[in-house]
Amino acid sequence: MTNSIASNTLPSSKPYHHGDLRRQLLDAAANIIRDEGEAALSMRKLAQEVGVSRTAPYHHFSDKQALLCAVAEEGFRRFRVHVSFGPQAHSSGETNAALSPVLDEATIRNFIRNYIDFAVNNAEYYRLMFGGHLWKSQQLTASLKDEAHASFKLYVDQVRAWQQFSAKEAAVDALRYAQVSWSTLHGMSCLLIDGIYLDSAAIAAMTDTAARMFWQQLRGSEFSG
Amino acid sequence: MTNSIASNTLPSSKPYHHGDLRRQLLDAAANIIRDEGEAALSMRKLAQEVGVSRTAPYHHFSDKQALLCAVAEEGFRRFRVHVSFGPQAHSSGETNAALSPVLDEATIRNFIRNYIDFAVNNAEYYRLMFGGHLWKSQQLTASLKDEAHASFKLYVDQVRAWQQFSAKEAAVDALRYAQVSWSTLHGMSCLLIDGIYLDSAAIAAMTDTAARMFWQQLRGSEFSG
DNA sequence: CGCTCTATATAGACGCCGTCAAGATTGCTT
DNA sequence: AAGCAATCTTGACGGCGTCTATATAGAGCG
Repeated sequence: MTNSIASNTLPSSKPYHHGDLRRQLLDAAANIIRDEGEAALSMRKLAQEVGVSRTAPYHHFSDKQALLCAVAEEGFRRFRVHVSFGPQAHSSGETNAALSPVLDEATIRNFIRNYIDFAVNNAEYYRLMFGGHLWKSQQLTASLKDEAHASFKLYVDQVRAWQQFSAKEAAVDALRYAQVSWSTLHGMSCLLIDGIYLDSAAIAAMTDTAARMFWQQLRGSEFSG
Repeated sequence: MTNSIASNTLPSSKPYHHGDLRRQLLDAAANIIRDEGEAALSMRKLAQEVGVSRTAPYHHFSDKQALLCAVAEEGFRRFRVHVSFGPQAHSSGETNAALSPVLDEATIRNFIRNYIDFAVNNAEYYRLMFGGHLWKSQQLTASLKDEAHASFKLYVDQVRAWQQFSAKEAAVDALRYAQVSWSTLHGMSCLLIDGIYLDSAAIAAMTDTAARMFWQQLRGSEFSG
């Protein structure tokens, strides 16, 4: 996980033109959001953090909304790397065999764990990316919409790959399966992050249950009786 | 708790003491939230709506947060009625047989539809109840916490009842099942409300897929291969 | 070099916001 | 009738997003 980003250029007594402001605004905003949450981020504080006047950021972002969109956009990219969407392999904590000719429940379980892991360990980030704040008002950046939908499209592809590697014929439409299973992942993340019903101590048990659910549905056990 | 109160008493030129303010504040707040969303609700506007000075509401709610908690609390009660938790029967759109000795997939499907229906048709309300805003800051009212947890507990009971009515032995721990399936419902609601990945045109197909998923998992088809 | 043009940064102001403090008004209790 | 607590009011403070007008710096060109 490559966070931080050098930002080691300090050009003596600050010049009138900052030169690197957009980048630093994004980084500072991401830090504030990660540490204190989206609600704690104000344009004025952000500007002060970077060392410019209150209105300077408005030359790089038309809006506070636009800035948040840009931050969320980067979040989606990091998210994709962390969860490693798509049919390619990814080795994190345990052994992972996403490319192996046979698909087993452990692969699904691993994927789920990666998703939940990202959400819980980047709670405020996740909240920003998927929270209603950005999406409700129809003013989100086109690039953010693209970035977000790209993630989902990759997941649908992954589901298709799973279905191909599964022994049986696909019993469920890949899109429907992707929608419902993503809902499970997203809902679990939200409830965990907000601490509503789910306790982080039960993460392992819940992800295992979810994995079994996903797995059974993927194999389409229609003759279960 | 004496709710209702018609609020049809208009005693000529408004008296100094409002008499019914707390109730009217809650109603007005609920209306604003339902129509324009939580973000559009300000204490000042709310006070103006009801016809009192800006600070009058603070004599009935210590905080804006406290007021929102109270609104959300009522939301949970309405939610429970709409979804009709627990083992008792509920007849809405279709035929419902939650009390019938046999449990079929249609019962589950109906329940899911009720849940999603509430969320979509009371989007801003749902967002308030389950959104991170209230839950993140640890300052939520104890009564709200109770109310919310009561809903989940009822659902766990319902799951247990389902398992009892199911032909097989319970294959999954009821709590785990409740957690994961609620996650699915909640995630689907969020994604639908915020319009992130899910389209309301596909609600029926998605709920059906989810119902199948729930059903199969509930019956614990372990010998699916 | 000087000149203009444009991108960038700044201070000031406006109208919102949540909420604290002090004072006014009312109804209940004795 | 007196006192008291509940209720409502105006005033004020600091913070917010962001619009406007102004200042400065660098880039391209003669």
